[in-house]
Amino acid sequence: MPNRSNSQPAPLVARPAPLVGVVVVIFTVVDGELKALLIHRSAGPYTDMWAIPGGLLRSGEPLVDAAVRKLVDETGVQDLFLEQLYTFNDLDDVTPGGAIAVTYFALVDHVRVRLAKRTEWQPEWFAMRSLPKLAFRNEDVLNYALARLRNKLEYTNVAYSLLPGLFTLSQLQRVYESILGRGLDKRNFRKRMLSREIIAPTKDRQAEGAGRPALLYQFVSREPVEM
Amino acid sequence: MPNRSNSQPAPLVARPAPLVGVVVVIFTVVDGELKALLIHRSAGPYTDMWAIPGGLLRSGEPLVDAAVRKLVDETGVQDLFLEQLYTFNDLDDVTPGGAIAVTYFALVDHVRVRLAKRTEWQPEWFAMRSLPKLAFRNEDVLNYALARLRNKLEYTNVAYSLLPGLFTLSQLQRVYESILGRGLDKRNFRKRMLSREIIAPTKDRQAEGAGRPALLYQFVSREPVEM
DNA sequence: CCAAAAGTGTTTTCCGTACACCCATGC
DNA sequence: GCATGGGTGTACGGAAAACACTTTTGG
Repeated sequence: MPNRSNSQPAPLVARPAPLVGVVVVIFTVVDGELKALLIHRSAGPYTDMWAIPGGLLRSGEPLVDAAVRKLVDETGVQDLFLEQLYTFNDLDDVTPGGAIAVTYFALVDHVRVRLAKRTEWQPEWFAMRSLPKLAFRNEDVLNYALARLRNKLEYTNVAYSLLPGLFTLSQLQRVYESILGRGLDKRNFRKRMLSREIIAPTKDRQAEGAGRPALLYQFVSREPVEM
Repeated sequence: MPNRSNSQPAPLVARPAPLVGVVVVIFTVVDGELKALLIHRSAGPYTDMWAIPGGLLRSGEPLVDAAVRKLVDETGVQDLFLEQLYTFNDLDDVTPGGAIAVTYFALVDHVRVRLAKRTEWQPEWFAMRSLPKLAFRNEDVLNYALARLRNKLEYTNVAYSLLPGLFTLSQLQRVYESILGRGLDKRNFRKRMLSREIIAPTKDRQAEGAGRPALLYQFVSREPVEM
């Protein structure tokens, strides 16, 4: 067994290099439902099942660029939250030589999204609580992304990328509840959000339909911040 | 701009595929010092600096196998804690076409380690508090690994892989202190460890040198477990 | 005046932290 | 008997959780 594994200057051996895919789990919240964007497989293995959008890394392209490109391709949205998740080796359908897939997850405000209807793979939003048949081990990836998202909700301001610039506390709470999958106490929720100082009240109010008009809030920062 | 990014059956385009490297940060604790294993660069860019051990992914080889292989190559140890960290695209020295590096981190009990002295790149343990000049962005990787390790210490039993099967609470505490970089209160530490039920007392005692002999403990599980 | 959603405080519980002294052994 | 390391309990403070009623608007 040749011991050729090192990080010394790497000889460019003529050996089929593994392909690298980049896959992006795109989440949004619509009407109190957490949804993920999936594309329809019209061919190959797992025909007629659904899969997380992704593609091959271009030569020389930084990983995050490929992920952003994918996100923009599918949703037309950019500048929103995007973070690397995990790297798998059995996620893509490029079998020869093995392929590895670097997964990312993104959060988008659905009102800003224009799904690329024109494309051949018919992207569609699916509620996380009722997913269709998924190709490969994509279900694991979605669940992993969900777990990570739930975690980040607790100690970061990532929710900013699921909401418009101004929003009510109830809207924010609904976002949290849809992601966490459980109800939250209104008073405790407000206390926590305000004491963490990730949001601040504005002077505007919003009346939507019945009921007392709600104060509008904004995120203190619209960049990812811890705490 | 050709829209060729998808996860449909991937056409095997003739395009230089990026190389994939696997890099493993190997930590141990010796005499109350957290140390990382580094190798010496005898050539290439960053000559005479030090780097995290790593190598190219072999064709068709699962990522984790490559990481385990690297770990065994360097330390002779296996079956210990190993976890994926992050995937970078600017860590290796394979520039043409860009290379990506999947990083892992491992924890080993130094008494079980036999460093591969024979090899050309002279692996050596370096205390995290006094690192040598490092190649590439390896310092970032080490710090990232350290942050992750500190985190995992709090809510998992990973420390099991830094200690022998039986150990005293003081030994365990020294391990925690070296990783966290600060002293801990003895009583609070014991309370926490026992209430989390990750360790259990045995009936044996150990007398080493002076002082009252200490009760020996063992980890309830020697697999990675949360909480 | 009624339905609908917004807004608001107090109490309890749990966990992390701070802190000082006695115990068993070897020499 | 003394030096060395092992072992133990209590009190405080802050954060999360439980919990119900009043306010403002539209119809």
